[in-house]
Amino acid sequence: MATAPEQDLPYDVFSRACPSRATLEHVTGRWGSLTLGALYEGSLRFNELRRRVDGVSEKMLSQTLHALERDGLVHREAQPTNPPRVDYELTPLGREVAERLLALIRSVEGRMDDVLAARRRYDEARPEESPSP
Amino acid sequence: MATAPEQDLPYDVFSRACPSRATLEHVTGRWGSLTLGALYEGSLRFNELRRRVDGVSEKMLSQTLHALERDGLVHREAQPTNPPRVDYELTPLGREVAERLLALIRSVEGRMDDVLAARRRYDEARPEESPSP
DNA sequence: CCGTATCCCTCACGATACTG
DNA sequence: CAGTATCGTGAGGGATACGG
Repeated sequence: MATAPEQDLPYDVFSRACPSRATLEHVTGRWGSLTLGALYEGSLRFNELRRRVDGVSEKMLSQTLHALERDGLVHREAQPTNPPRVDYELTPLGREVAERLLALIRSVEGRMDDVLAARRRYDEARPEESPSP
Repeated sequence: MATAPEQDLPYDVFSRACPSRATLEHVTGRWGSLTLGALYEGSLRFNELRRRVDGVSEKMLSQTLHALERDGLVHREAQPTNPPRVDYELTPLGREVAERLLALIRSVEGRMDDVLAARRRYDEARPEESPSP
């Protein structure tokens, strides 16, 4: 089980300099992951998205969407109507990534009982390391 | 394609208060994701891990490992030898999660050319909004 | 309705030093 | 080797106000 000789993939997220690390951070980031997850169900408007992703600020949502659009994961469709209407939806690339992401999210959600149990065990074993001098 | 009526899962990462959101952040966080990814190949010692996850500081690695251990994703095996030897490895739960995570990482790595192309297109379309007064 | 601009503050993080 | 302790910084992110 020594480190397998790593196929020489052109992009390696483990190295600090690789651009894939930045994209991975957009995708897995606090708001990026939830945004992609929300859009997987279908296209949404700005404020719909904002309501769906509980807790996100306008600023962060805007910023997140820009990053995802720039990376080619999200498509922005603005209609020049009045009042303005803008829809966001996943690109095919975005769908592909979001699919993996959703699998991860569901996996975590589905095993939360185990996680919570593990936490309780961990915390009990270390009631506190209170320095008692 | 309206929002499907959401099976009433007990844990919903989209709501701010759900504990699953915290765990998702441990898993997808900058260092959490890389740490889980590295451990997927096999158990590693602290400094091996540190070298594998390019750029992580001692402090952040330590902190990350604690969070993952507490969530029951990583097991810490300390041997009371001298010099001390501590191995970290994924728990079965950790393996399950890391598997999904790795699928995501590989997906991103494998599509980086498309991402980079999208970025170039995006940046060209907006050379810069330099205010030129 | 759909954002961008500004202010401001927290806390995540890195650097450094030290212990078992 | 395997960490903990302490401190300083700046980027991340919330609140608010304003523009198209």
